[in-house]
Amino acid sequence: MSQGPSLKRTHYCGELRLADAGNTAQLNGWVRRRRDHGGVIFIDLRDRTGITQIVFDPQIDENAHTLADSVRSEYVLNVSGTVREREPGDYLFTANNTFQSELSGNNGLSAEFKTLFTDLDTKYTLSNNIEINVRETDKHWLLTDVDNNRTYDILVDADGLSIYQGTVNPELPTGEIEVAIDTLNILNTAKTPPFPVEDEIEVAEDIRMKYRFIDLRRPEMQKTLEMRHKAALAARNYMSEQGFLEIETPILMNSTPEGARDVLVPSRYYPGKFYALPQSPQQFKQILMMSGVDRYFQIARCFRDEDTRADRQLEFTQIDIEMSFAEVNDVLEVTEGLMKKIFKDAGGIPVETPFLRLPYHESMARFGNDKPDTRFGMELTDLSDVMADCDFQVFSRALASGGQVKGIAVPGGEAFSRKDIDDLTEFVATYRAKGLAWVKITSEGFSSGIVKFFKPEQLETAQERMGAQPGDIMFFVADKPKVVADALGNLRLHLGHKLNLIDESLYNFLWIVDYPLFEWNEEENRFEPHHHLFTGATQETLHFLDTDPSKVQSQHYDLVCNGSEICSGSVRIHQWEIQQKIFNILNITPEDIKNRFGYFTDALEYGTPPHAGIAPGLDRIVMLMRNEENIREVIAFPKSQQGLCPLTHAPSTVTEEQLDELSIRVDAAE
RNA sequence: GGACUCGUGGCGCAGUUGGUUUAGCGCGCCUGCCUGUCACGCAGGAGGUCGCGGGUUCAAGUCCCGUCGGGUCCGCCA
Repeated sequence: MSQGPSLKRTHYCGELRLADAGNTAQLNGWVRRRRDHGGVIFIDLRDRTGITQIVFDPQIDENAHTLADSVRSEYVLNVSGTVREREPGDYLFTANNTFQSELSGNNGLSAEFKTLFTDLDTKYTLSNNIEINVRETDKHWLLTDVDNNRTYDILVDADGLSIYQGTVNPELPTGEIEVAIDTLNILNTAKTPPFPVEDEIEVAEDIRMKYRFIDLRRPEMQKTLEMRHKAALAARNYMSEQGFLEIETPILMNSTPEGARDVLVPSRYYPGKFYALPQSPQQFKQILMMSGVDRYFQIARCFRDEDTRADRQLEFTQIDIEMSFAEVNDVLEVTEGLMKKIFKDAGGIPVETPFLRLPYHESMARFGNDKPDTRFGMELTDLSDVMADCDFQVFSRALASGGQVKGIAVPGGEAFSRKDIDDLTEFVATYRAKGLAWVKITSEGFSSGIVKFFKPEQLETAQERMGAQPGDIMFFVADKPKVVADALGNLRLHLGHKLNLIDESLYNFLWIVDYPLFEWNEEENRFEPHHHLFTGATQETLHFLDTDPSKVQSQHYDLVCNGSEICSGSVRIHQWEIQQKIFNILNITPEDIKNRFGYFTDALEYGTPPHAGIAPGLDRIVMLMRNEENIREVIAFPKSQQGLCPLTHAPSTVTEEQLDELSIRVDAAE
């Protein structure tokens, strides 16, 4: 057996403190940076927990110092030595010891004393954020200028107070100590990394992804990984405490044509047949309820083969939950507790429960979508009634053909230039709005090219309803309700960000409830489920299934936080007769049912308990807690927008033999 | 399926309406010096067929077409 160095460390790099001074320590880590002063070499040694400054001095160990000369960034080191307090640095000046009382008192430093620093050199001008620590009573103080990241050692001697430049680094939790190294083992060398391993780097994402193993060494990324772990752990503990069992469901399952595209896996035994990866464990979790499990959860990977977005990946993770003998309130209560637990344990973020509940229609009316960001105002205001008889044809025509006129008032928008407004018009055009009407409210009154088309009362009423003030601008969109909602809802968000109206420290949770069960598909002239096929209706609106399906209200609920949908769920249908009615309305034939959901509908007839569930999205929860705009930041190894893995280059071609075994012939276009 | 946008040494960028430059700058890297730095400092140095292919032109990093890759969005995502 080879006699290599012992890799057993005594501490992690983020752990040592002043109290450890005098002890020996052994550390493992990566070289973050080397500062060679000829005689003495400093290295910042980094691991998952933080950074420790290690010192190589020929007077401590000549061999170690010589060896340290060859060390470069990201080399892997094993070192041991003595932990020591960082000593005072260069002498700066001596002050009268009448100032000594200021150092021990609680009243801070006098202007007179502070001036001594500035007089010496303006670079030593102290900020107002000063901390004083007693190192030795009546003898030695450490003065930290927090804002300027500078420290000073103050010692009492015969002449008075001698002020020395401090060598403590106030930016590091380990900054009061360093480890004087007597033994250095270079465990591995490293090529110069393509980008430095530190936070706040400006590197293109594809470079980071290609070298993800280096990217993940960065403290911010380590923090995200840890937070994600803690969130999953908190979820497991909480769900278990609440009596839920974690049960795995198959990854290889049946394809269901409803919903998103499936990710397919060919079967070798059955040529021409495919497994599908789960879009969610929906059917299995309901079957578990039928199986008497009563309460189930799973941290489940889900796959949806649809185009990605900043907050969507091909594969993502849900905390999948289902419970028997449960109604809406039971699920919401459990979920509120879960959110409270995750945000507290993983993010240190206090969350107040219960959450506000907002009916779907109200959310659409006020915010233009069903995932409102309620951290700021600028809500949508309906002006259809006011504008019905105006002379502005864009409005009157839209209204005459069953459309709407709605508006938002933008604080301070009077300052918008022609160009600003053109840009915003272009912005709403993305959402099919044909134009963006505007009226500025100046101190002289309304100002816009279209003012002449309105009776003064009409604009006054608009202003009053929107709560617009002089100095604001009112934007209007007239179109079909969906276009108006999309355009103004997104304009509201866009301006909210652009004008810094959003308090980033807030976490505004709210439930969206009272969804319609069906949505009418104009193009295909048929109903579609708003949520999914197995969503139950409310008792009060159940009878509309027979008369007017558009009026049926579902028992579906979404949890929204800061404009992001983080959970979605519903009370399920547990009675075959009602499920059958839903299938009828959706024009799914008995053969279809038998082929696609036969096993499921069979099970429904063997004593299915009432049940309900929900699925919080883990990725988005971590995004919220980490304040990340991009889902790739919270996934260790994400895929690119085109679905490629930048590290492994999946998906890849396979051999002819593999294809033959699967009876697959590839017909690659072009 | 579509729109927009980016691609220039290892990284981040500049490079005007095509021509005065031998394609610049900062960081990093390499060598030497330096015993208190922590974005160490000082001196010197290396490193680029401008994503790829084709075209226009006397002349292309710059214009045109195509293509590949990254990103944002629309459609899509029950």
